Amino acid sequence: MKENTKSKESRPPGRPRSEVSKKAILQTAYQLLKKHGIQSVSSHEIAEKAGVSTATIYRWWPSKEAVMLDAFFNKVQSILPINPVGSFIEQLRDHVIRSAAFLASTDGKIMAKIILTIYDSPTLKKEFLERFYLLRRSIGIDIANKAKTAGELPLNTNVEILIDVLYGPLFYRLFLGHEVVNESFARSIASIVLDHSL
Amino acid sequence: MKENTKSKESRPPGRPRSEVSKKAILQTAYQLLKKHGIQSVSSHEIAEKAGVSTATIYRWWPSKEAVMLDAFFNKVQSILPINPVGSFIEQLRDHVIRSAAFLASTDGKIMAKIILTIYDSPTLKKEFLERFYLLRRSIGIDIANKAKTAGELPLNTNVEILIDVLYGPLFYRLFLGHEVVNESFARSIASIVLDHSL
DNA sequence: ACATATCGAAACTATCAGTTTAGTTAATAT
DNA sequence: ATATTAACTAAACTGATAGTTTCGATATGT
Repeated sequence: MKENTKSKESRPPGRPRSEVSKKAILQTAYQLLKKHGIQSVSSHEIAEKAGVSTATIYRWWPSKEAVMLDAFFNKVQSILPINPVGSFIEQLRDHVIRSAAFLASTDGKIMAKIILTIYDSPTLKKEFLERFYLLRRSIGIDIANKAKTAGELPLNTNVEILIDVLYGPLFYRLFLGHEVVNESFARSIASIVLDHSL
Repeated sequence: MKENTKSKESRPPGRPRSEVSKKAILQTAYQLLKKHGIQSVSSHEIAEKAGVSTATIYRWWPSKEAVMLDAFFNKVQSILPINPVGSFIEQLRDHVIRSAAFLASTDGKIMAKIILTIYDSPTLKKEFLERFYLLRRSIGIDIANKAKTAGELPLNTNVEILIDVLYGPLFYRLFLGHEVVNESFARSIASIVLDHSL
């Protein structure tokens, strides 16, 4: 079972997968995703613009949506870290505000489309949560826990719920589109939740 | 089959629209929507099960998505009124809790699918907001304004934002699916926002 | 040289949104 | 009655596209 340790030297027989094609597919998919929606991008268009065959795409991904998800991960893997300035509460507030800027950006809108597209697919949803969302979420969870330990938040604070209340309204506006997601809104949320300013 | 004894007011010339077909289309669309997602329901399947021609569907609706939207409106038009018991704040809290139950229900999940499907269509999104969402939202806005006037909320409260903070986290969980939307969660949100219980 | 697995090109299948056509039916107006 | 108007059905049709298959070529390890 665990014999299959892959070293740099041992390589399975046969022609190896083309890294050039892989990168071309993911980058092309992302560019098209940025230009149109997911639905209006066809697999043949990706293949043509990436200079590969559709057979190659489906050799490595089970569906168009899976390609899109991977293309998104490939592009936006390491953004929105905590800025460790000020108290933990202030770091959390700052992170909420910068999250709003991300959601309002092109990448944020693409993320929204991804989330909506994979809504009905348990497999892709799980992959999105595990490979992207929960990693990001843990940044907020961590800093909230530190605030708790430091006495900046009550010890009985439910951190999971706190995070949902802080970030949820941002996503809410993003999906429903009834109002804009901007810094002012993010500041108001943080004030209501963290400063009890109702 | 003439069964309809409508008023003999002036009616435009020509064969009138079949109310029977209209209802059959909307009801069939809703049932299929409940069973599968929007994407996996075909217009031909709706036509067949409703006993009409696809031409009739497209005679009255511009797209499959528009049919789905109408089918949803047709089903869930008058739910979730305010229960006028207790203070205005308590009525608001109660409404948030009952909204969570709605979102967790089958109709709530269908609504989520509708929202995701129309995300990229400004026309359908506008229709959804105006014919459904903003009407519901105004229920919360109204009661929050009453609470404000009654001195249960500070006079400088931004009601729009308050509503987003109260209801946003519910939709957030619904769309992301990282946690369940239940009564306990709704109560926690209301406590944090309305009782400053952090 | 041989085995293996990838590659691109292109044809192919299947599905489906939406349209068109042609004939039929239900209403009003004269 | 008859003409007019518009909705109706059935069914064929168009165009797009997701995903598959076939085939010959190519890149590796043994």
